[in-house]
This record gives sequence, C-alpha cells and structure tokens, in this order.
Amino acid sequence: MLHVPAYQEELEASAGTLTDRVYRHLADRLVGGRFAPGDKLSLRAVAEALGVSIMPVREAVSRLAAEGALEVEPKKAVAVPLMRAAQFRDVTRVRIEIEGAAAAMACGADRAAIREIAAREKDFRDLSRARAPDLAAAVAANQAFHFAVYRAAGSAELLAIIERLWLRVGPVINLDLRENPQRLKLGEAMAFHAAALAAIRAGEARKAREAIAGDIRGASNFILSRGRLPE
Amino acid sequence: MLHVPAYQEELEASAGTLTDRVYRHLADRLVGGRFAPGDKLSLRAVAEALGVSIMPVREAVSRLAAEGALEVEPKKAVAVPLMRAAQFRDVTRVRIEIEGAAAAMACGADRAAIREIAAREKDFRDLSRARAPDLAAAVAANQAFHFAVYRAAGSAELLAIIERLWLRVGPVINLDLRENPQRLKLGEAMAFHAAALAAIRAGEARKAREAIAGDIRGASNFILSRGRLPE
DNA sequence: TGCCGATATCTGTGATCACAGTTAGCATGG
DNA sequence: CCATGCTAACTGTGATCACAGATATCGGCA
Repeated sequence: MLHVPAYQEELEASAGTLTDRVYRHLADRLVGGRFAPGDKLSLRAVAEALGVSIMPVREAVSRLAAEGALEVEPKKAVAVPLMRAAQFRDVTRVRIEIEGAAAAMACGADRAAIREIAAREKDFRDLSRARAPDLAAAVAANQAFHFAVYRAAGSAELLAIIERLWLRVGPVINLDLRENPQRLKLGEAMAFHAAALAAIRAGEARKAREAIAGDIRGASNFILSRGRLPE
Repeated sequence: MLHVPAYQEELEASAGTLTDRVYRHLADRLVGGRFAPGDKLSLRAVAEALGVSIMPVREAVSRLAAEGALEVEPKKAVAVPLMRAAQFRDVTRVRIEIEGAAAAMACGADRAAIREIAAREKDFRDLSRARAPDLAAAVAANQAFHFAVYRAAGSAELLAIIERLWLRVGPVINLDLRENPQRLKLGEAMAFHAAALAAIRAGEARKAREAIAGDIRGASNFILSRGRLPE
C-alpha cells in the first residue's frame, strides 16, 4: 500500500476495514455535494488517491451503486448519476412523505435529543446570518440539523432509508447550494428549521411534518427553478 | 469457471454481469424466505455452487450487506442478520407508513396496472383456497400482489425503498409463513388483499392504505406471536 | 479546415494468490 | 465422562494479474 500523507489521517482515524473507510469517504463527499451529477470516477484513480489498492474501492463503489448513489455500467467509468427533473420531483415527493413522517415521530423525543436539535438549529442560524457565509459549512450544518431531527424519531430503519435518500439527492442539491449564497441569505431554510424545532418542542406532530416538508419543498423548487436538471 | 449444471440455466438466462446475477440469485432467495435469520453463507461455497469465482460473490454480498440484507463482520462468516423483536416492530411500523403511502398512491393508477393487481389478487386467492396449499407458491404470489400495488404507485424511488425493506424482512416473515399453513387457511391476508383491490378500484386512498396496513400488521403480529424472535 | 478512422490508453470484470483472524474438531489430561 | 487446549481447516480481506470492451487522441484524407 502506498503512503499518501494527505489521506493518512482520515483513513487511519476511522475504524473498520479499508472498504468501510473508502465507503465512508465517498459517501461523505456525495451527500456533501462535493461531486456533481455526471462526474466520473476511476477505481484506480480513487485507489491511488486514497493510498489503497483497487479492491476496497471496488467493494465500496459496489455498495454505493446498490444504493443508487453511483452508476456503474460494465466496462464504463463509474459515474455520479444524472438526475432528470421528473426523477427529482419523484424523490422530492418521497422525501416529503418519509422525512415528514420522521419529523412527526421526533415529537415524542426526549430532552437530550431536543437539546441536540436546538444546538444544530443554532449552528445553522449563525452560519446563515454571517455576512459572508461559509457555504460548505452551511451545507454541513443543514445536514446536521436534519439528521438530529431524524435521529430523534427513534427509528433506525427510517434513519437508514433517509440516509440513502440523501446519498442520492446530495449531489444535486448541495452542489447548487454550495454555489449560491442567495438562497441561504433569504433565510427561508432558517425559518423552516426554527418552525420545526418549535413544533417538536411543543409536541405538535403535524406542524413539525409541515415545517420539514416546507424546507424540502423550498430547496427542491429552488433547484428546479435553476433549470440545470436535464429534460 | 466450473460448470455446475443445476445453476447453468438460471445464470445464463439472466442478463448483466456475473455480479448482477449472483446478486439477483441471493436477493430472490432472501425475500422468498429461503434463508433463515442466522444462516451462514461462505463466499467460496456460494461461488462453487453457482459455478463462478468468489469475486462476483464478494461484490454481490457487499451490495446486500450495504442494504442490510446480509451481515458481514471481518473474518467471520457472512450471515443472514438476526432480527430482534424490537427491531421487527420498528420495520413493521416503517413498512406500514411507507407501503401504506404507496397503496394510497396506487389509487391514481391506470387500467392496465389495476388489471395487473386484480390478476395477482386472484392468483393469491386461488392458492389460499387450495385444499393443500403450496406454501412456497403462496409466498411468491403474495409478493407478486404487493409489488403489483407498489408498482402501480408510479414512484420508482418508493419502489426501490420497499424492495430494500422486503430484503430485510423476507427471511423473518416468509420463513415462518412457509412452514405454517394455518395462517394462510385463515384467509386474513386474502381479505385484506381483496379490500385493497376494491379500494384502489374505487380510488379510495385511505381505505387502500388501511387495507395494506392491516395486511402488514396481521402478518407481523402472527410472527411476533410465534415468539421465535430473540429478546 | 473539417471529418473520419486507427490505435494507444483507459475502463471495469473476473480469477488467483497470500495472509491473518476465526472456528470447530479432536486429542489429551483430569 | 467431561472439560480443556491445541491444531487444522475454514473465514473474509486485500493485492496483483490478465483481459475485453469503451474512449479519447492523434494522424491522415477530403
């Protein structure tokens, strides 16, 4: 195995097999919007960049392909799937249904979970209000808030399903958000987050569902309006 | 590559890479309840049985592990995950939410889709009423009916999520159903299926949701009552 | 200048080998 | 007869090699 200092820390820090680490590395970049739809990866290139052989990369990519986060056609380069507008509307509808349900379930959460949600809400709010927002950090904070809510729902199954959904929409959503400070400055997301937190605190399941649904719908409409999705 | 006649037909019939075929082979057996929770597989044994090298098996198993359908701990045999009762209640709750939503969405389906649902409903009804029911066939027919409904919902995303859920619950549910003619003879599932079909025909989303929810809940309660789930 | 085709380099797929950790069976001692 | 410890056969993991299909680049021709 080659030694590539840049990745040493990351790969050695995390636990598990090499396959697991490569998987997490790619998954993080996918949900964080560090890859654009249509981007191509090479097993050998990823392997070399991470200082491992192509075997762990193959298995990690295989897993991500099974989850629809990557597309692998025989003998062709692995690619981040392109998402057509119709497809994007479909996932958005499903996300509203499922993540909305999780938000509703989060209303029964205990104090610690609610404190965690509140903390993540504040992080995102602070980042949104900054004069020159750090967009990468905002994307991460947005994710942290949402998953604090979903974790509070107390369903490991639902959480796994939502993680899979984010893996698929990450490249589409976060890429655009990363490049466009406008929407963040508008504060729409901030308002929905605050509403969700308030609803969860008050135990009002319907309002929590609607707040998260509104947040998802808002981001989705923004992406669709930018019109960079094919078809 | 070895030639194992028993599997030749199946493997040559299906398309795609060897990995895809092995994946489908294992996935089918998983949702069909041909594996019991706790069963152990050996990469080499599966490879030999299917007449391929262990490489395609590795990738297929890797994908199934990513979906939670198989459990693979480093250096230990690959296993069908054991499901604790609490976990099973969790997936059941999630299934009711998600598959119920799909059933509701199926109410807008076109005539061809509804005809398909009706045909699958009839298949299952005939099998249920048989004097000596073919349980394996009944399990397959039940699956065919449910997926006809879910396909009619018209959401590829939702369908993929549901397939993943069935991959996880298949070993728990279908294994028991395969061994117990009693529940089938009771006709509870048959009644729920009929109710779902009628509701979808009438475009009554709420009733469709409740029928599918009832079916899922009924099967789940049966499994839980048999008390073979740990903890 | 623009199009087209041959080739060199890239891609993932599959097989095989080496290795270290796990497991189960068998022999040995109580 | 049972418990215990050792060993041998098993497990998945990772690396490397061979191969066939896709792709892009560069040269030649119209």
